[in-house]
Amino acid sequence: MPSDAIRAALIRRLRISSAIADEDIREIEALPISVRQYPAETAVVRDGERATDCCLIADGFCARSKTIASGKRQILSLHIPGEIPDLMSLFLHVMDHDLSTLTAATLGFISHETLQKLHRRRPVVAEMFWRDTLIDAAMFREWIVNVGQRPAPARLAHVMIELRERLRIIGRVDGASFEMPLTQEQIGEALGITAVHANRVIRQLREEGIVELHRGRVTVLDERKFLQLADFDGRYLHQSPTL
Amino acid sequence: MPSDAIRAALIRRLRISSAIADEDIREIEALPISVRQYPAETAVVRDGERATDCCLIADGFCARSKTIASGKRQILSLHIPGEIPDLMSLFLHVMDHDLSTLTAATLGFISHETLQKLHRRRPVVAEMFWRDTLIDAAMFREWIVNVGQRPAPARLAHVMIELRERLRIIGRVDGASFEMPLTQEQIGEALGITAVHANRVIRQLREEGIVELHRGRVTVLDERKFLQLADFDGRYLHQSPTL
DNA sequence: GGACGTCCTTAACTTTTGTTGGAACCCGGT
DNA sequence: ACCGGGTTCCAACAAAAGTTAAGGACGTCC
Repeated sequence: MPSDAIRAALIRRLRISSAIADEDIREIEALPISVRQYPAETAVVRDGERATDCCLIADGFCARSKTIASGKRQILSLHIPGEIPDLMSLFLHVMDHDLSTLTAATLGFISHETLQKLHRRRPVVAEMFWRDTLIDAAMFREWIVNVGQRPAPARLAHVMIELRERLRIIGRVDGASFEMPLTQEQIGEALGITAVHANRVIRQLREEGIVELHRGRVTVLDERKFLQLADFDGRYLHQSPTL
Repeated sequence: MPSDAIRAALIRRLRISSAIADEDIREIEALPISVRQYPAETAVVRDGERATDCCLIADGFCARSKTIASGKRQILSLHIPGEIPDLMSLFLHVMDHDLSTLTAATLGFISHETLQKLHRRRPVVAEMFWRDTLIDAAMFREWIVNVGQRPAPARLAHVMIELRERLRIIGRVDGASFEMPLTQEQIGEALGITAVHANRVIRQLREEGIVELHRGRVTVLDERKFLQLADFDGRYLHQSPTL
């Protein structure tokens, strides 16, 4: 994938949540990015490490997670092309969680130094990236609610719909189906349940004719039931720059 | 409480996580703040509202929460004097959650306009506040882990220790005891369990001689057991500006 | 094309947590 | 001093989720 296409995905996403001037877009397009390939299931940055770059996903899926002393892992967020999952490392240099690939991925790295210089030169760009980290935090808030208050089937539906709404922005939803390349183990880690229970819940949603999950692809069978179960209100994604 | 004391609490807290120049401190001290009193259990800003100010806690405890369609409420974070719990509203104008007082509180309001002007004038101050919102997000990540992966007794212990470590910064820990003015209903909402189960867990920790919770005050009975149970690693609080 | 590993699937059983309902306690107001 | 409302506390039962164990599907590598 050419480096230009990567930038385009980023800019498309930023435009959804912030109004950007053409001049600022040119600045972002001029950002030096070094591209690297990663296999599936590989750590990009680890908890405790000191980051010097931010990572822009050009292609593939990533996830952030934390592992506790007992060895249990919690997935905190899923990430798709055009996103910068570790933007927070710009000012929180020591990572407090892991960032890793779910699928094979193409990642672009932008140095903290470059970004900080750009921010000083163009405060509006800084605000746009700041806003991006705030939306990240808003998604964490909703994730807390999901894990803390919703029954397991609703949790799964909610995570699916959030992912779908984000994939939609980058044109990656194909009718009633979209990618969600997680194993049942990982789905459990995202929802705060065990893999066995994740399996039960997936089966239940299939048997009730709501949604089908097969080989990393979600197919919605009954959109109305699906939305109702998920209790989804996308306001927290803050996708409107005018507000 | 005089307006100066409020600023002092804010600056003390910011100093813990960022290095600040004297000149920037003077700028923060010069910020116009309008102070207001709130009774306990009162909404400061509500989900869906458009915020025009940020709220600095001068005195008292606050909490952020979200309520889902079924009526269940999830507490997302607790806040203590010196903090600005809705700093995120600076760039995410429409609230995606509630901010309310737990106890009677004195709150200082700083307009978004004032803050944005200060940021343009002093990019370093902007970065410091940005960092503050990033730490906020880091605390959400840990909260996800808490609710998602730890058994209920560990969840309670973890929330208690997080609160204690933050109270320590502002000199509000008195030996083995500190304030935690939540009802058992609210503790349940914070931990993602019911009030009845919260009561069970509190009783269990008391019977095991680990920690006592009485009338909004926590008293640690066995520090070693307490720490071990909570599985607490404070790195996510990012309290060292040098890193 | 067989062996291996990973993931998915399911069942049986255990533990944790939710639900319901009620009694005791505490505090503020009259 | 007494009342009333909100907590706190508790027990019995129901439901949800965790644990353990084991077979089956599928893809990959020799």
